[in-house]
Amino acid sequence: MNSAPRLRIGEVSRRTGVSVDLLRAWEKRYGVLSPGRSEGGFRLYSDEDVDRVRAMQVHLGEGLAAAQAARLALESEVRPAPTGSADLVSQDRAELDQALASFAEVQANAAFDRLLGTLTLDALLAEVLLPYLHELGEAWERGDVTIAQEHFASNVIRGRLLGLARGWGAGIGPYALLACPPGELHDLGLIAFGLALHSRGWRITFLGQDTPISTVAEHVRILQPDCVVVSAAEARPLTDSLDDLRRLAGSVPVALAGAGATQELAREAGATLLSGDPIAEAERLTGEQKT
Amino acid sequence: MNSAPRLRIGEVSRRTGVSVDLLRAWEKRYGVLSPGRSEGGFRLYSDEDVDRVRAMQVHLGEGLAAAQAARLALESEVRPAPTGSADLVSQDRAELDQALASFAEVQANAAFDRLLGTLTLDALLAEVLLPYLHELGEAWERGDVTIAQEHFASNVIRGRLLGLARGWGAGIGPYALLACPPGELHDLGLIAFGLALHSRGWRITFLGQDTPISTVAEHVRILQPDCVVVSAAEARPLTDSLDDLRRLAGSVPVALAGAGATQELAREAGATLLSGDPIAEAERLTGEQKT
Amino acid sequence: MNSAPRLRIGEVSRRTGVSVDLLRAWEKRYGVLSPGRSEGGFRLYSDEDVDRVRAMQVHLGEGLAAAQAARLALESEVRPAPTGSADLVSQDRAELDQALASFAEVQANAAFDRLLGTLTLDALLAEVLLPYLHELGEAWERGDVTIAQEHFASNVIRGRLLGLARGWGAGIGPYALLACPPGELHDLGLIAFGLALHSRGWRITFLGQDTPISTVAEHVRILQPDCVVVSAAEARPLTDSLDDLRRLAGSVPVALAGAGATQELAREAGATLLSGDPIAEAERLTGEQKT
DNA sequence: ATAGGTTTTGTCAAGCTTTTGTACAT
DNA sequence: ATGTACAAAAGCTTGACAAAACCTAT
Repeated sequence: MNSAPRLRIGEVSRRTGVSVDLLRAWEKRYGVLSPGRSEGGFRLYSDEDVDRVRAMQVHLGEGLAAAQAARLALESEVRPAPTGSADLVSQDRAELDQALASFAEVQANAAFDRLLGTLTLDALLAEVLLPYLHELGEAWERGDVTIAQEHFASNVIRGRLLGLARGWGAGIGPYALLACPPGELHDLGLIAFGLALHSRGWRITFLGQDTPISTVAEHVRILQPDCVVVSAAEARPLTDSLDDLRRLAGSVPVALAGAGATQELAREAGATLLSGDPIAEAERLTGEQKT
Repeated sequence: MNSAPRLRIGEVSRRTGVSVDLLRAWEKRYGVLSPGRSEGGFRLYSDEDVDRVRAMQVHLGEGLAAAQAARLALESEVRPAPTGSADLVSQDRAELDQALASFAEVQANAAFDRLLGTLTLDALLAEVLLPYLHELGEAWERGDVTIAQEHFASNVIRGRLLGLARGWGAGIGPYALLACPPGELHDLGLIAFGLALHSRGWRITFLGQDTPISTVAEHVRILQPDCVVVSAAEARPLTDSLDDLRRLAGSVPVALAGAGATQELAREAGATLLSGDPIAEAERLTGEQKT
Repeated sequence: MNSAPRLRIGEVSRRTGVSVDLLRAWEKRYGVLSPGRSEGGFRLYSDEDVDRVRAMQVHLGEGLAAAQAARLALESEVRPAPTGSADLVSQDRAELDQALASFAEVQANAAFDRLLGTLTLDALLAEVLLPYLHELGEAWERGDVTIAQEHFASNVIRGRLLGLARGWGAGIGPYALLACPPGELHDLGLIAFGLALHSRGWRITFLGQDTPISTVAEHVRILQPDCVVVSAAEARPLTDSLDDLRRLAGSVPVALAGAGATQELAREAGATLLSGDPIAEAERLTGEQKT
């Protein structure tokens, strides 16, 4: 799997943004890099070296000192498969698909079990469940999936996600209140988002589907969340609750999420927009909260 | 059960509103408090001490003199566990109530765990959860409970029930298909019913909330259930689906359940009525199936 | 399970908002933190240290003085934050291991609960408990584990399994009688097998350790089971009961299970052999029964 | 309630070392 | 490319200090 060494130091520097001098210093001090040599003695780096430099940068970004970042970059190389062996995962994923489509609860749960034993929570959400849900929605629109199939799949997944969620109200990090507005029944994405937040230290209170925003406001004063996240798969439920959202945003930071949330809606409501990928947004929110 | 002494006098004063000086005076004069000491000699109070101070305040509020109030506060401690072991279950049940009403997910789950450890599944459903859900509905109608509280409680319970339900599709007993009609969001009772059935050997497929009856019919031919159970908390969703139900009842035995199902509706739809208690009905259905 | 020490004091300060000086003071005065050191003597903190600082902050927020907050932070030893580096299951599994080895019943039960919420019963048995028991046996033979540890772990697990087993005698499926022969004390595997059967619709009666086969025969006459399973971890108890087993096999299908059961023994006793994995065998038996 | 003394705890300072990115001479 | 140098940033230890919180006794 090793790519041949072929990049000269200048190119590595250009690709990573790390100065030439610094690359040499890292090599000497921490042994992060072990480039080959050209006939004339020039360093020749492989793609793995570039990856390792990138890993260093990630860890430095997390606030680690160079020595520690280097050790992590080197160690992580030993077990470089955090995503799991792609093949087995996609096999399990396919089986999950198949089982859910044919009302085979036992097989679906077995596939889920295997995935749990292979993947981290983030990977499970980002690489399996969220894509699956997304595709399920599309298949439903195309009419490739009946409502019964969609409902069955949702309930199996809801059960598993809520199982993982047990205890997400505990912790010492910031505190988020999660709800779907009235008329909105798609709560799975929001649960996934809650899980991603919790694994980053947040405490979660989940109100779920079809929750009037006014009732959220009632409790905000006492519960004192650091953030309220409102999610909807379509714009309609959000626009219907716009006034309430605006009022709520006056007393607590509000974030809008889900396919129904747009930049414009967020602006009108005085809220933040959580676009796209729940995992990335969970990461971002956590970063903001730290400061 | 004694909590370690850890509160300094200032904090006790802050928590009870009794001045620092007065706390020391009560200790000296009546011995209401017997704090430990830090190395340097600071008083360290336990939570029980705080309770005793609060008791003093109550008695003072009743008009008693300090000396008498103190005696009462001390005595009441002698029998601090009036509930004793009298009824651990109802104690846990009360704690579940209380935790769910105050968004305390962790405590709620802990109480649930204790109940699970004490009761059989049938008993848990029949004696704790179903009464709780019933009462929750009434409290909601009376306005004693906000929508947010109701949603929070529902989602915690839904998570636990779906957790218990995991694997209910497996087995060799009769096979039931469970769904709520369009417009119906109360699925908890139906899940409980599914659990009661499964513990009697049934295989369950659960379609959940808001399921068009026509989509159920689509799958009946292939899945071949021995019975389809349709549940609603009010009559409306059932009457709205009456035609579909009648059609469905032509190809498979259908049972109507939930507070919305009446004898008359069942007759019109050509279905059986599952009145009252899910546990009893699960038992009855199972008996019928056996013969 | 400890994450490697890698954060320098400044980063810890940034992450928690506690000043550098104060962190050092807390370490010196209360021993809340015990960072490693870099070669040059810099403190290097682990994620657990950060958690402990956060716990201090929580307790300080509750109004405790620093010394007391520190003691609590040390005692309660917050559950290690989900690291995100390992997959979900092995994280909880490691915690279970660790807790059982150190007589920490509360943590062990918490880990068990989390696993129950995460996995299917089948997966819990097949991927966590049975491997654990197997390894425990080996560690015991190697002398890596004391008898006390082994007993403690067994009893905690037995308690939980029997908790899950509650009500496994009810239902309408086939009926199995489970027992260990005289001299055999390892009943955990058999309980696990019973659970796997029950989740597939079987009714179970469990006679447990050290049951004379003649007693089993008596029960067979009354209870009329579809199958009797006899399990032993070594061959001896089975050979000792060979005659009785043969007689029993005359009146009811008998299956031998556990590490002590061999093909030959089964043949001599006129019984079936259940080799290997309880889950797979439960599945097989169920399949046979269906037909 | 006041007075006079003690403990606790967060912060600061001085003087010295380690770490690390960059620079420069060979 | 190598090796050495350097300076800013970040740490370390010891010791001290002052405000806040407590103590006892009157």
